[in-house]
Amino acid sequence: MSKVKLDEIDHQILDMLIDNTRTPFTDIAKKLLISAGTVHVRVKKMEESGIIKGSSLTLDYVKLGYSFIAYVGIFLEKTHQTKFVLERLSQIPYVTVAHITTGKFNIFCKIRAKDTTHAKNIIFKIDDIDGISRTETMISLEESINDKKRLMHTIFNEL
Amino acid sequence: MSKVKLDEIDHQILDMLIDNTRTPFTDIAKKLLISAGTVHVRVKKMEESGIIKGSSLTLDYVKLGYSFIAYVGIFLEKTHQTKFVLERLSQIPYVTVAHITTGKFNIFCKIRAKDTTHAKNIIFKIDDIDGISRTETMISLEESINDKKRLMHTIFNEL
DNA sequence: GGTGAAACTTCTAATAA
DNA sequence: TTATTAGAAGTTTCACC
Repeated sequence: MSKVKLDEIDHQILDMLIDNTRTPFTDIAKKLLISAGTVHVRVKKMEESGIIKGSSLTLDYVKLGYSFIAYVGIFLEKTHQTKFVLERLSQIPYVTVAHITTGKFNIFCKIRAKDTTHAKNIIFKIDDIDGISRTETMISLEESINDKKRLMHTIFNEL
Repeated sequence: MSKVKLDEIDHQILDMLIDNTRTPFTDIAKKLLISAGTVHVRVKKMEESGIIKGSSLTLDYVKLGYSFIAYVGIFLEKTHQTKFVLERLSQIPYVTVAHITTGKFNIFCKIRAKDTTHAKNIIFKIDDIDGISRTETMISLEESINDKKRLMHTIFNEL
């Protein structure tokens, strides 16, 4: 769980792979003036140490028919029900993110749905979970920023 | 921007690549009993049509020293300031997501920070943006669910 | 649309430095 | 740790279904 030491080379490798996981190691090697074998070894190490947890495609959800996003704040009857409620939430695939939070809500989650009708069904399903006293929904009218890469590039240039 | 038609083969290709973007096309071909060339052509088409927007690594933020997550609800003085405020937010790399929302807040964003001190600085910077009257912060104590892949697998099995 | 094979590129592991 | 190298593996194109 602790922090892992990465040097400048590692950062630059990640910086290139962040934008395109299929960037050939030979290209990375050329740019960083090291051998492809070294890139390979370093990537493998970062995978083993858990820094690199995996890779994923960025898909266009709208084109897949899922254009609805909402955030749902959850109020629990008792906080000791948190674990149970989270387990139930994780059984709903349309709940893509959930956090235990301080502040207004006890749990805070994000849902992706096809449309308002679909979203309504999902929210009703959430409302039905035992231990939840009330929910508050914020509907996204527009996802204006969604950019983890910007943060990553910032982190990798912090050295 | 409209929906794109994908057949069962496309879905299965995406379903495999979602979990590992470096899954060899030869492996996918073997599993789906088609040729590697076909996989290649189909992936290329999905890239061209915009269904596949890109690929990215999933990194362990905690190991990178960024263990703090908070959601910040923003109240604007006037809604016509939305665009300006979003532009300012997008200049802060620690703001990784922002939505225009209905409900309690006008804008809703997510921040990633190193620690509470760092987060405080970011939130102060947000508070300072012209047009923002007030913000409300929810600190994540634990990110319990973060799983787009589950949704994707559900979508790809809907046919 | 798809295939299969050829040509080309990349990966990977072993060896050596 | 890193570089080199060579064989294995993967990608990509294209003539032909």
